[in-house]
Amino acid sequence: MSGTQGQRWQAIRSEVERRIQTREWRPGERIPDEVELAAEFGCARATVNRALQDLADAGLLNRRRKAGTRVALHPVRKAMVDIPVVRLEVEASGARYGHALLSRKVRAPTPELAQALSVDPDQPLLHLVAIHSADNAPFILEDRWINPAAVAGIVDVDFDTVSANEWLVLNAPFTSGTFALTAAMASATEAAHLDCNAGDALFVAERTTWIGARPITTVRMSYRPGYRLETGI
Amino acid sequence: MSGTQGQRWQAIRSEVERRIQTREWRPGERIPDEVELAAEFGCARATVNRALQDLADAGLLNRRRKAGTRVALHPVRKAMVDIPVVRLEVEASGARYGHALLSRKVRAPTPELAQALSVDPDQPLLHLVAIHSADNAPFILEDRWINPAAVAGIVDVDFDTVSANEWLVLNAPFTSGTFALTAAMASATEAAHLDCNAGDALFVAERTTWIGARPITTVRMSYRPGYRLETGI
DNA sequence: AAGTGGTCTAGACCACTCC
DNA sequence: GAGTGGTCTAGACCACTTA
Repeated sequence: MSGTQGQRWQAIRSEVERRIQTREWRPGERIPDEVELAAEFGCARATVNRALQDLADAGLLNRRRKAGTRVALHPVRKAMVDIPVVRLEVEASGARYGHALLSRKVRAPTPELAQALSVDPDQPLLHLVAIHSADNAPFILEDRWINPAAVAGIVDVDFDTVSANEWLVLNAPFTSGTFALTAAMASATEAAHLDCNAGDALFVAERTTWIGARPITTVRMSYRPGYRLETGI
Repeated sequence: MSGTQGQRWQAIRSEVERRIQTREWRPGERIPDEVELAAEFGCARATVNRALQDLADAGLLNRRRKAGTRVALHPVRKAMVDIPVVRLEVEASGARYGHALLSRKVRAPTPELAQALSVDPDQPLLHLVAIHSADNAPFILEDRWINPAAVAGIVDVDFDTVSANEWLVLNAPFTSGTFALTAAMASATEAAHLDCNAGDALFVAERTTWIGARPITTVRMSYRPGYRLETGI
């Protein structure tokens, strides 16, 4: 067996992956079923199952009961993007983290926002604007709306001490959410806070989280120009 | 038990997740070990193990032998970003896919590129520029360098018929790669091909793939203005 | 040294789906 | 109906880490 590493199921995974890479098993082709592979590798079926499930999760195999397991025709590679607390992301890069609350208001949401969050347009939300910095240089401008009805005690929190980002992670666990990445030209406001020019291309991450059917918060994080979100495949 | 769905281990996962969400088990707190939970839920330890491993993968639990399992202090949420073949991404949105090869040259790489790919600066690479379209509107401008030494038969492929994107996925499986997302202002060239203005903010994905220690290809995909990469959390 | 998670086994039953 | 993957069990041993 080739890439023999750690545990048995990983060795099997490596071997199957090798056969796919070398085109011994070609895209679209059906591979032996779990019982056969278990016999070949001299292990229990559950061990083979674990290896194949892992490859299916990675998008390299398609599995269906009765139909068997086939090499994916179009291996949809999946990149895992970690979404850590901003403070930890900055500190992991070796920089000193800082953050400042720029604005804090209780106000009614815009109609679009009310609809996106499925909240009553007349119900005021907490609107925060804050800047995160790395080694005193602007890093992220955070524009956040919070539904106070879904987060007990939120109106009494001192966001000068703790960032909303971090407080919410600890105190308002969510059950589901959406996440979007895009690019946008810096507005005059963003340019001022991020110390760049209006019109510069900013990397933007938008997130909305829910607990059950109740919206918690929606946030737009605008990164300083030049930011790159890197990951392995 | 609350979120009883499908299989037993998923029900256990839901129940544990609920206890975390309701702060019955607080961040940093140690939870009962697998044997205890198996007894409580009346199942085998392996079933509990599967549920807890899933939650650990999701970033909600931290597990260490002997130290036990604890609720994560900073739940690092992970977003899965699918990287499908462009054609499938377009077709999945209901649009008609098109693509055109704009340029194809064999040339020496720039010094930076040669270094990034760890190839000999004097060794010529295949340089392709292509446009992907959705319903005849420009969608992605692809700028790609391919190492012909790593991909047999590449110089004979007719990329007018098949996009390099798709051909490589089928014919040059990779073992590792890097993936980066960023934002950039459209150059004059990009603006011309993407039918936008120079300076517009473009969402850019860069990918470099390797087979073992040999570089295969590096590509920069510039999306039309306004593109959003969406995913669940 | 001992506790806890990680993995493996042999066997079983079930669920889905193709024929 | 029958083949194949999905899950579960009871038990075992191992590997890592803390005490």
